[in-house]
Amino acid sequence: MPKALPVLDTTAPVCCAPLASGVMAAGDALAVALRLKALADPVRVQLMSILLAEAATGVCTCDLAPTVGLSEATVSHHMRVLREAGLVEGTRKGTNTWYRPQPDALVALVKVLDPACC
Amino acid sequence: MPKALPVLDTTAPVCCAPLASGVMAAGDALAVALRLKALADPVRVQLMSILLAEAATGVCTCDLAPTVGLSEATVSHHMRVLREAGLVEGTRKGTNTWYRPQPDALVALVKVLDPACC
DNA sequence: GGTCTTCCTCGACGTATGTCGAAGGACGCA
DNA sequence: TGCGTCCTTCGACATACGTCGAGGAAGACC
Repeated sequence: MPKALPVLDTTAPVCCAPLASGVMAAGDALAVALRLKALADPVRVQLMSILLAEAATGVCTCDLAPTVGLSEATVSHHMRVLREAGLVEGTRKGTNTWYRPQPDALVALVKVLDPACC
Repeated sequence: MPKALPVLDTTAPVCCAPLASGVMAAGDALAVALRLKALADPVRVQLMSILLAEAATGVCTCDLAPTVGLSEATVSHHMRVLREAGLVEGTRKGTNTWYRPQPDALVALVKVLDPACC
């Protein structure tokens, strides 16, 4: 980790040649790794699955915190990580914040990783 | 991170219902997150792309270290992480260790993530 | 046997990350 | 205007992670 601090726009879906199509440039590898890092936590994996399951209605923080058994502050932190990775979108409605998944970003990430398809 | 230390067999391809098929159990989420964590580093992403590009011949550590610009000790550490995640396989041949990618593990991971396919 | 190469492991270091409680908005409602 | 709810941000703490140099194993080669 003692490496240059990456200042990248991670909200857009990752976009570069697939992993298996040749040796990846360091910059592209960083972009992919930043998205993966956003998902590389059991809590965030679970949060994503909840959001995908409830994609139609959206979910608010107050529902998420009890479900994963963590404080609201911690859930808020995780949601921010997912939001900054472009994997979810949060909109404030009244006092509540409603989160929705962004499947496009997930699909883009999958496409880069998949050695078989594409 | 101050959470129970997971002692799981991560060498086998991840295997559970896809992310989008419903709320994921904490255990499954942990299994997925452990595999993702193995890939959630720019160096390891690059290493995987190198291995996939040279899958036919295999690559030894002495080639990898200069390519990514890190010490052999560090590369060895990263390869161990990838090996423990089941993403690569290393076999010793004489003084050299030859690494090969395990695309099956990658495909299994992709299948869990992909909200579209499956 | 002695030496060289290749690789892994160990110990140490600085940084990043996950977690919480407490404090600070932003909004709805009376 | 004041109060309550929901959410985020802040500060602090413990742990995990990435990196390296140094020190070994396991073979190849003389």
